[in-house]
Amino acid sequence: MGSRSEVAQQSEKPQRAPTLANVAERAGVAISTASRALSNPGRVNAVTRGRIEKVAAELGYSPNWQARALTSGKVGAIAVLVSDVTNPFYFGIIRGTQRQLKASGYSQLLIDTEESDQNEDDLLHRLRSSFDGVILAASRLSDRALAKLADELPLVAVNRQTRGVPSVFIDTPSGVVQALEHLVSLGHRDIAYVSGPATSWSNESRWRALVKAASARGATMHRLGPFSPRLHAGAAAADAVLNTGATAAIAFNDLLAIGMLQHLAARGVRVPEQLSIVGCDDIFGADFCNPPLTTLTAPVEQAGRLAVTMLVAQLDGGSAPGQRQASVLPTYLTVRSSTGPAAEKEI
Amino acid sequence: MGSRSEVAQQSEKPQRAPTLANVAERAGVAISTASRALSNPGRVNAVTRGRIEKVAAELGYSPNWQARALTSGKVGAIAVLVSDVTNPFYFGIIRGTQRQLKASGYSQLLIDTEESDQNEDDLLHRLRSSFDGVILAASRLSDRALAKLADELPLVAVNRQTRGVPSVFIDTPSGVVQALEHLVSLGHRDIAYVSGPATSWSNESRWRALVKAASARGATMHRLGPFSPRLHAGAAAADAVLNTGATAAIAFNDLLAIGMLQHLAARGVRVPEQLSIVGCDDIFGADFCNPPLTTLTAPVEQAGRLAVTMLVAQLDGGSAPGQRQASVLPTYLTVRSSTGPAAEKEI
DNA sequence: ATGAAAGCGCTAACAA
DNA sequence: TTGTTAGCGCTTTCAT
Repeated sequence: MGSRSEVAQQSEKPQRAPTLANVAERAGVAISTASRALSNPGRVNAVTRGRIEKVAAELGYSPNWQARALTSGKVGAIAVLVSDVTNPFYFGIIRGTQRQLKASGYSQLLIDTEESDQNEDDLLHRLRSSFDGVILAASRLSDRALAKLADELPLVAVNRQTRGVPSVFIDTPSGVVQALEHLVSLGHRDIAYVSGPATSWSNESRWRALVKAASARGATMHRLGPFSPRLHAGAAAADAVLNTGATAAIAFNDLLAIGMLQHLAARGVRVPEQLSIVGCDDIFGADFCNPPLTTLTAPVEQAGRLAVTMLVAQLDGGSAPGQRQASVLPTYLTVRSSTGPAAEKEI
Repeated sequence: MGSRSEVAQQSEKPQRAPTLANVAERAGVAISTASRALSNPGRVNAVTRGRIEKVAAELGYSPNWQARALTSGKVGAIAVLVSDVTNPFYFGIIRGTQRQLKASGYSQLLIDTEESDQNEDDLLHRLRSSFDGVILAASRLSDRALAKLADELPLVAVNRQTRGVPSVFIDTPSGVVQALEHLVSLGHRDIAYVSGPATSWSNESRWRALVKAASARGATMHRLGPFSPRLHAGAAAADAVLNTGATAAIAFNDLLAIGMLQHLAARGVRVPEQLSIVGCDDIFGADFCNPPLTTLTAPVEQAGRLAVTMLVAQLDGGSAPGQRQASVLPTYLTVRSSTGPAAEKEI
């Protein structure tokens, strides 16, 4: 055998991943043939194809997505934008999209906009080439900006209804009305609504639905907030509710509701005896908090899956303008133990 | 004015995103100069650069990541593999990595391996060209496969210690010993360990640590399971514990522990009076379940951030073999209300 | 059915 | 400091 250096030089193979060229060479065909065999079977002789596939497997070849994207224009990834990865509400969305995306052969690019519409727009433009389409979960964009965006790229908005923007909407406005009816039937007449972020589109639509429904049912609504939609904001919210003299409260989301529960327990206020609480979303934990929360069960995972389905259809269908659609997912009230008969009014 | 068709044809601009060539042309420089000005400032005349930047801004230019990746070899994305997006434990990891990744200028590719090592390996190879590095959260891979993988691509494993594989390890084995001591000091002598998945590396190391520590402290450990690390498995686990006659149980994770709490409440077993429960991870919800759970607080988000930091260093530093390192993050016991003095033994 | 060749948008030598 | 010129790995006409 030769000296060590000789051997080393001889066996110095390129450590890089095998390319289509490698496969083609080894199979004794042109690159284009290999390409066709692998990504357009049927357009190539069965025998040749078999050989190419065999070689590809041997070499452990797998196509370079970047290169493919450059020519085909499709990258095989979809961006999922959430305004705060920290919020358990998005867990459901992330799960739902993840699962369906995987089933559809796409990758998920998870992006956190940190509650800023500026960020949202920036990131989207900066990463534009990294995804084929976008799912906007609870966008902070203005209607105008959103509509414009939907015109520029394949997009589906979750929990947001804007003209001309394909969307999946979880019908919480109807849901809060159900909650209201539940409370009214328990004798509550003074009910507080604990608002979420001022920029939240859902927040507004829920409030509007509540006000309208309340007057028809002889109940009075008190609007409180806005509050940050987090656990820790529950303390302030609870105090605010107590201050209004309302006997029940409907919170923007479960996070706030659970936070309220914690604070009320600390203050010695009994739920539901002294105050009834209704949450919204039915997030993880709503069933095992203390007391278990009466809340609106939102089909978040389903919404995520549906959004992906719609987006993929849009991508495959070439985004025919007529295909724009809006799906509405129903919500239902899950009654647990945080609501009960109205407390006697103090005189 | 001309006819409509004339106008339409004239204004028929390419609807595609502006490219570097467009910028260069409009700024009156060569493409390479534009490239340098934008991604390698300092190597170009300040005035020229200013002009180029201005034009780029006007055109709303943003580089095509795919094309860039093709030449530079870096795609600007890091894959985060979790074995089950559904598990709240990973929320922390996802959050931590997401935040740090964003800070480091990378995108997060979220991948769910669905508890299958086969999937894990496949996906990694198939998507190899779509990321620069990988963070493996609770890999199901064998030590051998993992070590091999770490040799092929930049990688950091979370909660997994394997020779030669850079990792971030959350020291729950020491943690469960703390939990054990806490229980022993409360008078417990018969303690059950509720196992997680048989394939879980952490599960084994915790059990080993417990057995060793128990004998030194005059306590007896009962091993139960394996159980699926989910809420609903808590019912079976709780019954199993009750069956051993143990006065306390340490669960593989909070999900199991909380599931046990629910089932015990349903069965009328009081916690902690009749049975003490300790969880592991301190996931979202551990503080507001009923009763609030005594658990090992694991710095998951920090682990995620740290993993990213290590991976990015590895990528930037050219993956010098000597740079391999393993970080250990401490865990501490958070005592809440699910543990208390040992119940009197029935005779 | 297969091959040759022209890019996709960008970076990185190499020249000038 | 700036321009010219090769590619990166792949898909896709256009020939053959």
